[in-house]
Amino acid sequence: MQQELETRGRPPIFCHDELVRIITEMFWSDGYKSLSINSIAKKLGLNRTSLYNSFKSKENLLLECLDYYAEQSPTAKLFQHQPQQNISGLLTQVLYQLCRERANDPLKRGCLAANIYTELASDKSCAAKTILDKNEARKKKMRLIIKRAIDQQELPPNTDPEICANVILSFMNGLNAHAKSGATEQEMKRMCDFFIEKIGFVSLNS
Amino acid sequence: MQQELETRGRPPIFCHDELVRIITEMFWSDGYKSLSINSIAKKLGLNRTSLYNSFKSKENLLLECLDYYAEQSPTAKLFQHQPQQNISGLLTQVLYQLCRERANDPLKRGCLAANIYTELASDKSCAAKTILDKNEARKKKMRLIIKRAIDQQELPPNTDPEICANVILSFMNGLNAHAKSGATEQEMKRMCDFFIEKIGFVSLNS
DNA sequence: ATTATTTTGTGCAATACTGTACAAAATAAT
DNA sequence: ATTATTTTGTACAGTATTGCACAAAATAAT
Repeated sequence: MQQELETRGRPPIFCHDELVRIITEMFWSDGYKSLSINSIAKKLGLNRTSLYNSFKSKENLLLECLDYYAEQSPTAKLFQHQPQQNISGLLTQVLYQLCRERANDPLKRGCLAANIYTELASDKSCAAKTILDKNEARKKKMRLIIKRAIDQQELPPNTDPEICANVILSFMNGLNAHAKSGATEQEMKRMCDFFIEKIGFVSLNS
Repeated sequence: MQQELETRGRPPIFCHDELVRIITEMFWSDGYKSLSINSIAKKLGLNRTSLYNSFKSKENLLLECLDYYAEQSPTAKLFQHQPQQNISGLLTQVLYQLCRERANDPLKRGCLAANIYTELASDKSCAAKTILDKNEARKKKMRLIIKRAIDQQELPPNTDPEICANVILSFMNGLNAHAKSGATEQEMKRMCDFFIEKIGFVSLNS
């Protein structure tokens, strides 16, 4: 009685996760409805059936891509940060990272999640709900960060954490939109500088 | 030899401009690709051919809708304002109007132009270009307004008008996105209050 | 070698879309 | 009444889409 080392059956010609990464880029470029399973298969030199076999359906494929996107997205990475650093520094890092990634995207695609939500919100699709959930989680995280900033006296004690968090997130969404119309990294960074300064963070170690 | 009073031929069963208004709402709800000429005709009790006859093509129909939207949009109406009023008051008006319209839309559709641009930017469609142009004009207008605010000493003299204008427009775009996830009018207005206060307008007649 | 299992490839079904061709209907001008 | 003109309605062409059924191919376990 021997231990199974490899999966039985004909081995797939591709790596599932690698495929998710590549197709995420495609959805990012083309949107959901415009990108057919057929064209994905053609571009990757695969058979359409292989995709249906590996991913249950087109919507399921999108969901996997959205999960991957959320994991590796700039804000996600930086929100995990739990530094001793002051909050204004953290926020600057997040925003600068966003500027870099968005402005240096030659296709000016903006935010995948925002794009897909715009496209699918009216369908009440599963993907739209997923994005809303992730967005809510992001709001919650941002509120916590703002609260910490108030505690650390980087923001005035009378600041409403929820409103402040929403304003910052709205500005970030606006930055995404701005990038789509072709703004440069420098221009976007200057907008961030302006915003952070005006929002009135008091830097601790200055 | 008699003067023509009415157009010859079988009279159309609908009014072209009225149709534009109604179909604008449909594109706003459903997006471009999801809304077929067929379904428009069905909903309006028309024949598909009538639509092709009155509007050259589906894309042409969209362009007419975008023009109509731009004319009646909240920001367009208020940007035409040329009041003696101070700029912070004008800006508050614009933003509040945006909050009202966006939050009270039961379908939470956000901004039609932004939605369509998201959907069609990668196609390099005519509609996407049109939206970019209108957007550029809006930026220009906002820069002028900010310059006036600086002249009127409502903003510090060292303010960069372009950056400041971009930040405000980005925030507005962010508000649109925020509204799509279901924010209330009150919540959005409080965000605007926060933003306007922080941006540091000095009110003249206070 | 044989069997169980998994992926691949071909072909099909059902549906939907845009745009056009052409006849039928409805109206103004003659 | 007849004619010119415009809209309407029907039918069709051409294309694209998702998803499924089923046989062929490829591999691990026996």
